[in-house]
Amino acid sequence: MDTPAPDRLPTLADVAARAGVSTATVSRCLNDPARVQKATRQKITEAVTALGYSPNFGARALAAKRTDTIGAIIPTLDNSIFARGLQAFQSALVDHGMTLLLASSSFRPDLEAAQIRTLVARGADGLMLIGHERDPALYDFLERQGVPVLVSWVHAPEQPRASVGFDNRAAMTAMAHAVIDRGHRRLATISGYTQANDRTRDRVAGIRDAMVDRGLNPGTLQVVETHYGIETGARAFSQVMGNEQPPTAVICGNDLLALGAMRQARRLGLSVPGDVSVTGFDDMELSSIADPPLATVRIPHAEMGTQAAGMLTQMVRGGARPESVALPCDLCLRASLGPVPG
Amino acid sequence: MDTPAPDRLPTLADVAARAGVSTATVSRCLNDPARVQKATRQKITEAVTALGYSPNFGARALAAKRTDTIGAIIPTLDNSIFARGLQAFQSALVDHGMTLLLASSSFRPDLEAAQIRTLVARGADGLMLIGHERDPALYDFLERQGVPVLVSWVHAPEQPRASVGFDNRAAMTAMAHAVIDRGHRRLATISGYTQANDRTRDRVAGIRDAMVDRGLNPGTLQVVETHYGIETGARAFSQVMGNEQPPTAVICGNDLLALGAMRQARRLGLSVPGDVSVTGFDDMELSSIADPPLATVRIPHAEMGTQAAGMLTQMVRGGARPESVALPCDLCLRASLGPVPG
DNA sequence: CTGAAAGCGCTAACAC
DNA sequence: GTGTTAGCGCTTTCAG
Repeated sequence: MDTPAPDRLPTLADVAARAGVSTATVSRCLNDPARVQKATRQKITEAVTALGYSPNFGARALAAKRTDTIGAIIPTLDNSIFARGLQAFQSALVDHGMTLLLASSSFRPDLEAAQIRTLVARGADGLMLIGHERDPALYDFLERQGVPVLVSWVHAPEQPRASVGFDNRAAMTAMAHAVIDRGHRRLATISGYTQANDRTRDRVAGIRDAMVDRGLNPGTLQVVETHYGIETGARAFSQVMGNEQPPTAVICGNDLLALGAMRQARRLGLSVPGDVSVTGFDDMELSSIADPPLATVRIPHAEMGTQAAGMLTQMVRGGARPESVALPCDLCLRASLGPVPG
Repeated sequence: MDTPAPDRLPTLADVAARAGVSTATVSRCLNDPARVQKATRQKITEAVTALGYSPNFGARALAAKRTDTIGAIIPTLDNSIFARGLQAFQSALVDHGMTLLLASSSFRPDLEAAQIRTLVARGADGLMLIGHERDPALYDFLERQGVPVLVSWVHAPEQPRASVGFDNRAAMTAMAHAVIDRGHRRLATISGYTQANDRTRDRVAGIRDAMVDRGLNPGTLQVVETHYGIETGARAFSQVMGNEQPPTAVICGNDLLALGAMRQARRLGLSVPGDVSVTGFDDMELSSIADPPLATVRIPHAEMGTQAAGMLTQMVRGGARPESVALPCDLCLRASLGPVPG
């Protein structure tokens, strides 16, 4: 019945031969079943199953000039900061028939640049990147290669590229308002590094905005920059609390930093929020069960990932140039933020 | 100076023409620079830069019959359980010149099967999967396609496929020994679903092993299965504590479940470990700063990811069939595990 | 609705 | 060390 299996994978031609049609018809049937007659379709389906046919990716990509693959480069997967949005991004991509190529940059612009080139060389039809700030040569490269880019984690409609994200600055301003309105005047922030990072910079700027709004001198804001992490947050907390005029509230640029700060407060014998208030940014799953529960800003991870997948799919398929999308953040005011002591 | 840019991306032929060499030489130079003379190499490099050449992925894949891409399918990125190992896996892949294609299964075998086929259709040279248990037809498919598989998160040398992971059963036995040796006799476990999941099943079996070792009746182990999560862990905890003979120690199959259990204990007014001990499995970054710090089993995420990347690269490049690798787990005995009350 | 055939851009023999 | 060239397997006009 079967032709004795040759020592190679079945090709379109094998399927065509077995189904008694041309390769063109098989190709159509596989890519858009509606374009072939039902009877033909059945014969082809039978042949595909019988032969265990699976299309050759390289050949398809070469002929079709697309891979149905989207690349994403995120700073790290080591904590849940970017992983959650990525989960939504990936599953939405699957829903759109796309596959995810993933790379990480470890927050290093040079590595990110290399990854961008790698993903393009690996056939990514489009790219999802975090934040706008990078060497313009990279954007030129992507434009020449015809690879559309969507930026996430920021909302910056003034930028020439589409983005889907939230207003880091405004979100942090809202949190800082909440802090100041509880009587705090001496403020510190533990921020992620602000170099080559528009998100962290915007968050610090957002605190200063709030201080100005409330008649405080933004020059008095104590700023410590460090890597995102629990340990680093703990060390930074010790540092700011060791100052001559220690803050009564420490506004952290991220939940990990804030959780580290709270742990360190406990070690130093300081009560949160009795002696010092601490706030975060992100609303990680565990922040609400911290002790005390962490006041933070909820980032719309899932929504951001889902929308990014949809927009990017549209961009690579339809050549669309969608408008930037702004997503709302929620203020989660929990017990780690209290009134100023005394 | 330049030929007026045609309305298409430069190809190998363009580079060859500009450099005054053949396409074969350019190809060699790009893939193995040592195989062309230095002078030739320089001319080619210059042409590549001037033209802004970037290789066409489909053509390369078609001709070379490989993509230098590895696929991975993990249950979810929504929490850090699998994300941390993936980070190590991805960066080690990059070090080996490979790129990561990522999919997720949401713990659903049917979705995982679909993803396996998708990743193969998208050109994955090899696949990293979590756990051994899946439809044998999938393994047949992969074998026919010549796509090697490496299984992670388990150590099961009796299986026909290579794996890199740890002995879930033995690791859990070690933890259960520690629990029993603190006087606990009434034990409960909150486990992930054990259907189609060799890891969760092994962990429960490990507890029973320990009970037998210490002369307890393994039939008395109270078992609740649920999804991994804080909320689900909390609910499961309420459930086991509502039994006639509530346990004095709740051994959780995962840190998220354990953190949820501890939160629920607080809500129920139970002291941990005063009234009931709780243990986890994973050692998430936040488990050590929980209150009380969570006793747990440390999984070698990074080592597992790094080794998996190396082994898979070897498998797809050299056709090697490496030995399974067993990695050690560490017992982290922290304050959430205390002596039996009374 | 289906078939014939021309490439897509690169790699890897093989020859020099 | 370098050039020539024959495919790789699929998609896509263009005819019929």
